Amino acid sequence: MPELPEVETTRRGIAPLVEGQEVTGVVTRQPRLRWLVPEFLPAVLPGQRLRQVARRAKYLLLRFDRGTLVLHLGMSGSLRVVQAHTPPAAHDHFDLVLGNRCLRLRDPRRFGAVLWTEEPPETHPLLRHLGPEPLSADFSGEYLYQRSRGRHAPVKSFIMNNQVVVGVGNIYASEALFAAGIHPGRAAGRISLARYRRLAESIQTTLESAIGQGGTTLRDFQQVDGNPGYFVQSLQVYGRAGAACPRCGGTIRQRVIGQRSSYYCPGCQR
DNA sequence: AAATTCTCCTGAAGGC
DNA sequence: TGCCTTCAGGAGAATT
Repeated sequence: MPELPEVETTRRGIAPLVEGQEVTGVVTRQPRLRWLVPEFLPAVLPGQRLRQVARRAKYLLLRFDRGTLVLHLGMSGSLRVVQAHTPPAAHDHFDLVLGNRCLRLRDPRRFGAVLWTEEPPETHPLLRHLGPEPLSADFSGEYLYQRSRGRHAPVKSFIMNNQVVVGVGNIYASEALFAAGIHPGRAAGRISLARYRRLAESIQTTLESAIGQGGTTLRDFQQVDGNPGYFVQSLQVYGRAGAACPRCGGTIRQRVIGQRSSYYCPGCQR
């Protein structure tokens, strides 16, 4: 399931293959994704050159001469670059054809999105209220500490809130909290500055490490080259309920926090 | 304002 | 073997 490392892995995979190319066609086979894929794309995109593939949170921003195509992979989406005219497989919902190449979106569960904006994308309603990028200088322990004062929500829900910080999904929230030694159910407003400094550091190193390994493949994520992500081998607690904690040897627990499965070691997370 | 619940969808896993 | 049920999950929208 694509979280920030998977989206960044995808961005790095497709960018060199599609940047600078001119759109020659657009094909929508299934317009019913998270929102309807705009029907006017075949009228506006052909003839425009793809200038840059950027990322904000888990959104991919394909910048063209006269606007931006905003893509989201939902939780089962993947992008591949294939040769033009390659026959589509099941769940291949959308193609952006660039000469003899084709950027193809596959998304079995259809929680993804394809949108078009001619405004600066950071002003788009979907992006306007997003918190800082976790790998940017705007994100720090001080920031988390300040934003969390007075909050009673579990810290895991707090760091998964996109208005607080973007790109920390369910897997990496569990992993970062384990690395920082913080119990996922602890109230966000009752964690010290020192511990938030450690957590911010853990979030960054966890995400960077996952990006370096091509993301995490649990079910259907594939890198652009078709390979799985290898960070799954580095997971310390996620999906390991009942197994031994790699740090203290205690038993890893699973508990639902904020409607999400959470994994933690009750021995070393307080 | 903050927190919770509902919703979209399909594949995987478990039960019988 | 196969059918049926349950569940996961990103994140906006609706609700409390």
